[in-house]
Amino acid sequence: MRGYLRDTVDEETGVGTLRPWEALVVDAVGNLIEFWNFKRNQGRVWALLYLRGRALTAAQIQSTLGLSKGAVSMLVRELEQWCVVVRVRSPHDDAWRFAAETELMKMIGRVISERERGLVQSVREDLERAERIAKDDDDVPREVLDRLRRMRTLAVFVEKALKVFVDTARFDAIGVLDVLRDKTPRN
Amino acid sequence: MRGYLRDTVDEETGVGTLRPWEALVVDAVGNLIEFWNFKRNQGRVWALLYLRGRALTAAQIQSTLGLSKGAVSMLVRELEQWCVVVRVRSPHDDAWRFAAETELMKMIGRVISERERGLVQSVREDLERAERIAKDDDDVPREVLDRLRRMRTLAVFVEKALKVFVDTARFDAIGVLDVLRDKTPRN
DNA sequence: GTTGCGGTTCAATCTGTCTTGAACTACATA
DNA sequence: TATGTAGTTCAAGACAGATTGAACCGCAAC
Repeated sequence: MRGYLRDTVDEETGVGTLRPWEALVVDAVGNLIEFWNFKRNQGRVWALLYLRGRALTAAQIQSTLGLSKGAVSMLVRELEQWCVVVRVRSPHDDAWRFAAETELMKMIGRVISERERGLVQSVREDLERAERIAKDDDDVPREVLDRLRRMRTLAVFVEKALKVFVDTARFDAIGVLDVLRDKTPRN
Repeated sequence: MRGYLRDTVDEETGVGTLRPWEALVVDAVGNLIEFWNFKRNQGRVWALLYLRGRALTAAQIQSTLGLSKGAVSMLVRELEQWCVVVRVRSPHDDAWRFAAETELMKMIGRVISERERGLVQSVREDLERAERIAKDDDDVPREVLDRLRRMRTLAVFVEKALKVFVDTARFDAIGVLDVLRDKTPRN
């Protein structure tokens, strides 16, 4: 909720500024991403970079979003690890610049495949282990085993669904998703 | 992480107990649900009730999972609000008992439709608003408007996808999901 | 070497959330 | 009315995680 009201002059290489509509986007993404268990400010940084469409320096990000030096350093590093932001440095530039990954679907696909799937998978494994132990236990009623099986089935189901999604996103198989790619501003 | 090591005698109406394999399930669900932005203990309570397959009293839940009186009261109330647990009281019983909703898909469908969709929807709305404002602004470059449009398209897309999922879950349209319903322990 | 700048690190701090436990309500029963 | 049990509430405390800010490193220019 920091840089919400900022909307001052934008002199290149100077103090960053955020227009109201930009703030709207940046915070919308921040909220969404926060629910998805990332840091709100990670979402805000990515959204800013994506909106601007060019690489910004850490200092620009810092002043535009009203973050601290340390915070920006951490946030961009984390975003880099998710391959959601890349760090670039042109020859005669004396500062790193950060740019947003623009292929939305691939980006989401990657995150899901690396994070969500791991989680679902480990839950599925725990359920399977529990099921095995319970089966060896004589006094576990049939219906309980049934419920265990149902939970496991669900986990497997979700795991498969995520895989389908990830693959779809990766190959951009469906034409519909095309609108989401850069370089194809049809309409 | 409380009742992890407990595994003592289970004398009806007495102090609750949790077998190792039960703890495994309860915690797996707890972890999953925590990532889904619910409280870990909400997941644990639901999992316990689902596993046991019968209605338990607050006191039983409390001692089995090692929670406080107040916590159980809050947790079950919240779970009730999500229609994930129901509160029942038989004629001559002097305590409420809590039972888990057993239709996994419908349960998840309901949660998604009430929570996730609302979130995605409000993000979509913010993006639309930003887009409108930006369009009225002369010096917003074409590509920026394009990126805004792409984000909005994605939000719309996700919103639709969730709707499909929710409807599918609600009507149990696909036969595959049948395995997940109660009363149909095929295989 | 030293000054300046970009960037990182990390202990301390802050923040927001969950949990606790004691006080309280409601409603039995004696 | 007094006593007991089930359940709720909520202020206080505990906790986890995010954020800060100052010290620090590396490097280039002087």
